[in-house]
Amino acid sequence: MAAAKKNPVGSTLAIDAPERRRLPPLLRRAWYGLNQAFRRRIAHLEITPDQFTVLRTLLEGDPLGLTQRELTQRMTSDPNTVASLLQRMAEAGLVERKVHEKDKRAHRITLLETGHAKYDAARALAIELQSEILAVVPAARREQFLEDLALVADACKNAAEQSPRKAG
Amino acid sequence: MAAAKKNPVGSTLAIDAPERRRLPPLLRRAWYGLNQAFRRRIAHLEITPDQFTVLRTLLEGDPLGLTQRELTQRMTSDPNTVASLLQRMAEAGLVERKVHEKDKRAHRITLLETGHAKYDAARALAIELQSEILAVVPAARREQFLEDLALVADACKNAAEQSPRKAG
DNA sequence: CCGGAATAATACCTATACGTATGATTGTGG
DNA sequence: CCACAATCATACGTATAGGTATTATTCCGG
Repeated sequence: MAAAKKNPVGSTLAIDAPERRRLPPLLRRAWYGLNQAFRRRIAHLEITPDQFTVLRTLLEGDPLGLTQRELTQRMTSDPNTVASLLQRMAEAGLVERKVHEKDKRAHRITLLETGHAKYDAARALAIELQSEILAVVPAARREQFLEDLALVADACKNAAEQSPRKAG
Repeated sequence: MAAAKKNPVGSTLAIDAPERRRLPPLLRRAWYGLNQAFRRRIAHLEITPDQFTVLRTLLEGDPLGLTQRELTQRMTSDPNTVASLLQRMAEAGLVERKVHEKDKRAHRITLLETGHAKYDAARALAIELQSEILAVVPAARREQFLEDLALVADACKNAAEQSPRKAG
């Protein structure tokens, strides 16, 4: 392996050699870049990318409103994070939290007018940004790329769920 | 567009229709999943994924040590984040911060023994995880996928840099 | 119908991400 | 050589990620 690192030509590079394309650094660059670009472009709406994700997920979910648990799963997020996210969004008048009629432990989260309006405004910017970025992948390969990215995303999620917090 | 949303068959879906594969949610799932899996797998080493990234970047950089600025750029991170990250890592004895000989404003960051050892241990787990995940993409398409992901990552980074914080 | 396991949120804590402001230097044109 | 713009890092504040523990309910087997 050490030899491979010193002699990239004509031998096998280590799977994590800097000369190679490595999944983790690429995902990091892509995600942080995308997030930062979007955050800056919607800053004037006074919502964050994560708050936009909440708004979108709510709109695409049950019209009666999702519970925090459901929201957490659909967003691939964490119960703690979602709780504090929703607290800020409720204070900002974007969403409403009501106790679930059938389960007093749970909350039903519904979208408010302000939230919907901000979503619409941010959505246009999101679409524009996504188009700009996907444009760098030749159209012929674009669908295949997204398909493979979906496979990778699922594999990552599975890996996380199968990596226990303590002993494993 | 609204009509398209209601009639997915035989008409054009909105670019952000839930039925479509959308870049932002996919990147979110992939990045958070990967990060969470890795964080859990290296928890026993008492380092975080971001700290691992610092260690890797230092090792792959100038043996004399990088400045925080250089580290920030190579990690696609932020000066503030890197400063606090390094403060914790210095306290933990993973890296050392010295004032730069030629520029008293800057710091040279170098790797310490403990840091190198933890890197080696974490690297093995990182390689294993990456292999597990990439295995879900058919081998024949794997290189092309990484190639395209690199294009997307660069586009995201560019988009971020070209999206000013205030007026633009 | 009751007691313990499972579940939905929350509280609390540490690590990041990153916007804004500031201090310390360096580099530069005049 | 000096006033000033640019640059490196830090201080401070808010938002998010997520581990652990706790509370309030619900569910389930006996």
